[in-house]
Amino acid sequence: MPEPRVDSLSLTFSALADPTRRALLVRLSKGEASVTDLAQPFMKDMSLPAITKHLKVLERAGLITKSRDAQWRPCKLNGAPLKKATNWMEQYREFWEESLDRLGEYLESIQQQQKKKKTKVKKGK
Amino acid sequence: MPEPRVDSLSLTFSALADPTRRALLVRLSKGEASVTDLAQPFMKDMSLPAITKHLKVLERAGLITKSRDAQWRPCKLNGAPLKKATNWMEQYREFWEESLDRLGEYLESIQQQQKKKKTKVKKGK
DNA sequence: ATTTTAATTAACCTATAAGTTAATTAACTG
DNA sequence: CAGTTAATTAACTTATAGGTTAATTAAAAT
Repeated sequence: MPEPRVDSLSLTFSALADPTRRALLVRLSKGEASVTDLAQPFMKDMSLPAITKHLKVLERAGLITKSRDAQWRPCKLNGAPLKKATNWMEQYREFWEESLDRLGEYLESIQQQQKKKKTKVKKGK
Repeated sequence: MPEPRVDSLSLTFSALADPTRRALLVRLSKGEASVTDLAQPFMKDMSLPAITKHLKVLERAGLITKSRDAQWRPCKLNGAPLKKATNWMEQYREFWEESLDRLGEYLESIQQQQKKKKTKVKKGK
């Protein structure tokens, strides 16, 4: 096998960086579907070959697999790459929780101020 | 504000879809750093303007913020968009856990077979 | 006032992403 | 076998991503 020219995380994230492809994955999370099934909600916006291409991107990223059933190509979601992507993000959990902490602290400080006002000022406004 | 032409999830995922940018985020998770600090490990591979551009992409995605300190632009990681991205992925958790289940089942079935062999075959080989 | 340091902007190049229409392949159906 | 359905491939267009070098801005240091 020739070394892939882009790493798998990059493949995963760039596959996810398109709303049509994310919608296709959402649809596939409800169950297997053929290409025309998948394309149906998008046919107002784009052609069938466009969907074929999007599915190829998802397939190359390992996010779906295609099988064959007569002239249909049933597609199936594969969660494994999403697990890897989530694992990568986990290393930043503290950073988004930290900001929630800051929000918490802020809210507390607000409450403190409110208390001070209530005790200091005899008659409100 | 003019409506952004791409949704924020797409911005986040496409910002993450580049190994240089992911490395910049990893570096920033260790603490704030200026542009040249951040660029230093990459100067063998690319120019400073290239890093400036990568930082712009991260900034547009809300993954970092830049402040000013004399002629330096200290950059700081912002986890919020990663939280949103992780939340989106959560809806697929069952799909990657399911595959682990399948692996579990497979391993069990292998063990079953091993047991059968051990009891059935009197002499190995 | 001049020079150095930090960073960005401008102008440009090349590859590729995302779409199109038209043609093709492959399997089923009458 | 002729026709239909499902999907892909081919050929092409346009926009953008990611890089370059050279020029520019802005603050600090000499």
